[in-house]
Amino acid sequence: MINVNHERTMTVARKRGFLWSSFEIYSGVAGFVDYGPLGATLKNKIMNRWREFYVVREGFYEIESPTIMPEEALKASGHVDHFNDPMTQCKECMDVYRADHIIEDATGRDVEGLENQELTEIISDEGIRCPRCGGHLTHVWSYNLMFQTLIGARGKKTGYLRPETAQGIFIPFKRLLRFFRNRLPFGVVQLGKSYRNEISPRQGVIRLREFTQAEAEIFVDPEHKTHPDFEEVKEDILRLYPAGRQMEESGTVDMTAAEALEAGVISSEVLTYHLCLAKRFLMDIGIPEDALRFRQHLPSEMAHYAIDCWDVEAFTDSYGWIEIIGIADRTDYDLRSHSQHSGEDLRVFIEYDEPRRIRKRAVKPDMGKLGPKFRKDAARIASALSEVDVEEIEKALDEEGRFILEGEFEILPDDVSFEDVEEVVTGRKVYPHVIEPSFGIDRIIYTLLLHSLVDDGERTYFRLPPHVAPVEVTVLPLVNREEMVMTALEIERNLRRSGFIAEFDSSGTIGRRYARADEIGVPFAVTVDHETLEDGTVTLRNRDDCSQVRVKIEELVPTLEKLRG
RNA sequence: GCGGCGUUAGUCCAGCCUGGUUAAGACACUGGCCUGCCACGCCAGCGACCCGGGUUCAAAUCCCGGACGCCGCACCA
Repeated sequence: MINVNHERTMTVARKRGFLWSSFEIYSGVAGFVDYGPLGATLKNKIMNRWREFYVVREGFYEIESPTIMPEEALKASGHVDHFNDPMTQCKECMDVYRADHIIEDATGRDVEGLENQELTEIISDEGIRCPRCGGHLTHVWSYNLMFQTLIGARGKKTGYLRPETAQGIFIPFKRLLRFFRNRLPFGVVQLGKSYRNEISPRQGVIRLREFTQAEAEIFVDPEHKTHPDFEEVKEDILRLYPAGRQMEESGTVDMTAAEALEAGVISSEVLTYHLCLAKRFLMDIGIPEDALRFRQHLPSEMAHYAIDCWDVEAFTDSYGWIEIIGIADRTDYDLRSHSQHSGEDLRVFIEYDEPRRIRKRAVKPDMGKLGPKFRKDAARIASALSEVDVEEIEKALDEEGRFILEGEFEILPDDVSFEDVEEVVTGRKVYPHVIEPSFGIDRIIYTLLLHSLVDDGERTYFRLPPHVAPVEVTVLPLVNREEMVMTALEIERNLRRSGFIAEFDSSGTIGRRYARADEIGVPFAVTVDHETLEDGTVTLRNRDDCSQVRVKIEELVPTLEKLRG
């Protein structure tokens, strides 16, 4: 369908300084890449463009947290459990299995939390064999997708390189909430490196062990999953591949954002809005619309925390459709979990439009009685009583003459009294839900390069939009004559002073120099020719159609600024 | 992780089977020349045998191990 060429793209990218595999002189390590001079520039421009969309346009704020995280934090997020699986492999057919699953299937035993050694022993004691071919199984090893390290000089504390940037936002949630003056919705973003120790990363820049993410965590009221600017995007066309259509293999469907929301294909307005925004971003940096589709996660593949999740997928010739962005409704999973593990209340107080009066019956402990009776436990008992259902206490005292708290403390009718109180409730405390657009920057750059490469037999060049092209303008003397060279050098210098990434090139024929600049996607070429020396005009050449216009040297900067956008 | 195939200048590659020359070529790049507007004018130059071990008088070449790459299987909450 779409004409792209992975081999050609990567060859040019490597040759011209965009991207290559790391540590080459030490024979390389799979899953790591270097961004060369042009690649790093391109990446920075794309990340800055992303900030334009999410920080400037949406009003989110960017934070920066450590890439090394303590074990507790990742236990709370579920990563320690989910990224650390006991594995075993059949020695005959080479199938790999989760050791705990295979034991549970064979014996019905719950082996959660057992050590690898113990699991290995169970496999041999119970004579468990490969479910497919009956072959012997290897010893159990841990398959840990997170890079582990030790924190501190004595190395007592286990740490991990973060597997996603998102957790760095959830953890300081209370401070962030305060920064946003306790009001929902608000969004926080983080751009940076994350790490996953993939077993066999074989797809180059598609599956890296160290990769760059740009993530936004948008905290919303679970009862108001809307977006104030939805009107603006409601006519955007989305190429959707919902779970239902995947299961019946019926292909994608194009719908407007409003239609998709109306039909319930996408679960909420705010999620729909962010699908649109992601698409707008990708098109802004130069990825063609027809290279993209939105694929909904199947219920079976949805992460444990999400209720709806859409991947933005890009078409590639050698890897098929690849995920470049995940946009998920993570619900309140993360904040709830961090609350439980840390003991911090990470809920948000949401005021009602009108205060509500609630009549209810309350238990009132008589501390004059409870104090002498329970001594140092008294205070705790008093507060524990208020947690218990009032009716339950009243009923027990009525019918049995006593109430046993926590199976231990005997409360008698005289110890407490009951009263009807009217409470004014001005709001409720809730865990916000989290909408998370998560961008894989490396894959986006790969997709952009792949789809930008034009190789028409005549010329080879990256058709990058002017505002993301790493080199923005090249300045060339038509011939190597002193006056032309001097003029060209001066123009290059002035362009740099005016904020353009400009290059000067006098080596080889003019055609070769155009080709050289085209290949790395330089959108504009300024040529100093004979006429320049007479009337102070230069030619300004457009990369995509090779057309040229004459421009006065003084007008170069404003002209290029307009063209760059 | 398993199996198959592979790895030679910046890039694409010849040579390996059958061990022995100064490791060939093209493109790119650099310098010089050339009054030339779209890579294809001339001259010169730079630049490589993935790493480690073994066999041998001698290893790019044969053997073993490793790394990396491609393909298949597995894995990828």
